[in-house]
Amino acid sequence: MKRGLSQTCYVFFSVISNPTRLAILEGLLGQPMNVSQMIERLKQNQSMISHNLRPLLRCGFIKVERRGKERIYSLNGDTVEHLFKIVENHSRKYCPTMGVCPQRRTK
Amino acid sequence: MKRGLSQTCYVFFSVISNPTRLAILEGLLGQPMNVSQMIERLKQNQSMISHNLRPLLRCGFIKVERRGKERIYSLNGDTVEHLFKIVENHSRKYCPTMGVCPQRRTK
DNA sequence: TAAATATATGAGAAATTTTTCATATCATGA
DNA sequence: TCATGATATGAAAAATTTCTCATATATTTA
Repeated sequence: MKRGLSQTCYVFFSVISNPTRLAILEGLLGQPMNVSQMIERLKQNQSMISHNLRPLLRCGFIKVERRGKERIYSLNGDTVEHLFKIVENHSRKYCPTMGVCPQRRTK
Repeated sequence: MKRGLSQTCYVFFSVISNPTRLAILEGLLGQPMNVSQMIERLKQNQSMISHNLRPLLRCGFIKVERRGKERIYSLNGDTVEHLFKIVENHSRKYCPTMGVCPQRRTK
């Protein structure tokens, strides 16, 4: 089931609809980091982090730069900031209980 | 693994990272619709549509109004418009091949 | 060049999500 | 109130995604 804009959005959103990847992005919002720092910060094993960096990279959410044996990851542009802002607004306005929203929502 | 903002974002994004739900939202961008119209438009069975409407409703992406036996669904606010705009910008700028992005992305 | 450190990768197991199928509910009109 | 049309729901099967474990690669330093 592939359809124009929806299709692009699907690739885009499926990359960021994952707790580990979101936590990585949230971390990078503060400052660039290497993998070891992410491991420490997220308390996840190295493989986990590494596997999750890949889709973020592939879809241009982040970029990477080599420094010695380390790799420094950082956010690519301000897509992530914008996104997070939208989520905040939306959840404040329409879903204040943050994911534990009421069943129905009628006008 | 639950963490603050990431957690909210996770609920939010997992609701919209699905082709059927995105197509529903894309459709509603044009005009409100009842379920039968969605079935026709998306060429999906009724159960499929109905199951997918629920999370959209629960997280406030859409709202519903009853009219006789029908239910008219429409977008709630302009979260969806904003989101789609961000995706368009991002993919144009960082991922022009739309999901078939190059493996790596180094500065 | 061998060892050590940092990170990536592949494959299978585990977990989650989606889809289908059968059935339930609810409003309307005969 | 019965039949019909519109939509919702629950449970199990099917598909997809995530996670883990073992191993590979690349860079630096001794």
